Amino acid sequence: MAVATKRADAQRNIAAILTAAAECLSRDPAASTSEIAKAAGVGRVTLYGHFPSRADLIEAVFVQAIAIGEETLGKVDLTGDPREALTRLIESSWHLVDQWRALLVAAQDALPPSRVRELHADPMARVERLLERGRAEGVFRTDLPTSWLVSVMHNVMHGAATEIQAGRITSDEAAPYITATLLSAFNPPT
Amino acid sequence: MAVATKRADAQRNIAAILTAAAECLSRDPAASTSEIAKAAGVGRVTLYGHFPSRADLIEAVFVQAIAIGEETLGKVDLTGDPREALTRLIESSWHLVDQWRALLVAAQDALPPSRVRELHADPMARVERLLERGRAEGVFRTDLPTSWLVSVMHNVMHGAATEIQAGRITSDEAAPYITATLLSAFNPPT
DNA sequence: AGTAACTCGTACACTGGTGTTCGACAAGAG
DNA sequence: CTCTTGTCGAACACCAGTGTACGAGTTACT
Repeated sequence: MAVATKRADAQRNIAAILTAAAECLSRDPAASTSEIAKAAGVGRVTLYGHFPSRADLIEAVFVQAIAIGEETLGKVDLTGDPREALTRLIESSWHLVDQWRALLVAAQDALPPSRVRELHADPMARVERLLERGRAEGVFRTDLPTSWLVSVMHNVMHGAATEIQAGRITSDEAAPYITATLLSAFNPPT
Repeated sequence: MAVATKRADAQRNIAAILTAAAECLSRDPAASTSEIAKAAGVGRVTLYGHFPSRADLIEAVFVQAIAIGEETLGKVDLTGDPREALTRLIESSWHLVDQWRALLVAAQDALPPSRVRELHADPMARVERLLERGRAEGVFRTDLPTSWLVSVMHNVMHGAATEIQAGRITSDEAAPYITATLLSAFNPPT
């Protein structure tokens, strides 16, 4: 190894903390370090031994979550009819958004906005590319900026997560609802 | 007066606290009572004299904000073509959402969700009625539940507020963007 | 087996908020 | 004018979280 060959048990603990933090923060964005340490089966001091501060921990979790997401999203076939590609992308994205929603909140009030945006860049770009292609092919509307369309997609998904949490729709209904709404919203105006 | 004839200066102070709280909480949903009291030109103790707890204060501010909103919204003409009526409603709602956005956040983590929902009922109902009428007239889609459409409208507006805050769009652009997006999204599927 | 790396619990200092108490003082109502 | 109502600042108790220090004990590398 070129750098930082931590001891085996240390690596195990770091992993445990990371997954425990992901779980806790997904439940409650304001989860304390004590809570997380306990969930990881680890002393709070140990946690601070690996992550200098709460913010550092959250950042690490966030980075990991994005990486996991990118991996599944990378497998989605974005070729062919842009409308169908978007449907596939929503299918996959949707679960991720639902799952990591609270974590995003945690990141937003522990990290500087610029950093959050930075880490979001990759998944953002993927959506943008698809939308651009659809616009070029005349399938998606061009009377609104692409960045706005991305934001609409983002917000509709988050809204769906809220609706689920409030018990007004079920998890199964979400994806078709989102797809139907967005495909319609992205249609070129008549 | 039937009840509670407070002294004149007390009433003045209550009003000052209420408006100061509205201002502070709109800037920062986590504004402290000290901050609000100072902004109102009043001692912190005086504040607690009128509002037993932070939550009570926030509720009062929230109620007032809703009342003010309802007043302007009540003036909007919702008759005629549902699409045009929706456009008018968005024009008016939009500024309110943008203005009270942070306050809603404050209410959400100081009040029980049920209470928040309860206070939102009136403005919610107005939108619902319009959408229902549009559906009945075949202008808006009926393949998705009305409550979902309401939530989409809600979230697109909030998203627009975020975009403004991030400097990606201007306040002037927001209304037309929202309108264009929602009218398209609410179209019956072809 | 020896050593360095790691972990643990407890305890501590610090911060920043909430809500209360007290006693002196000011202002409005009758 | 008087008396009730309200206001003020400072102080206090309290809570919950963050981050640090210490010392003893344990675990993995070599």
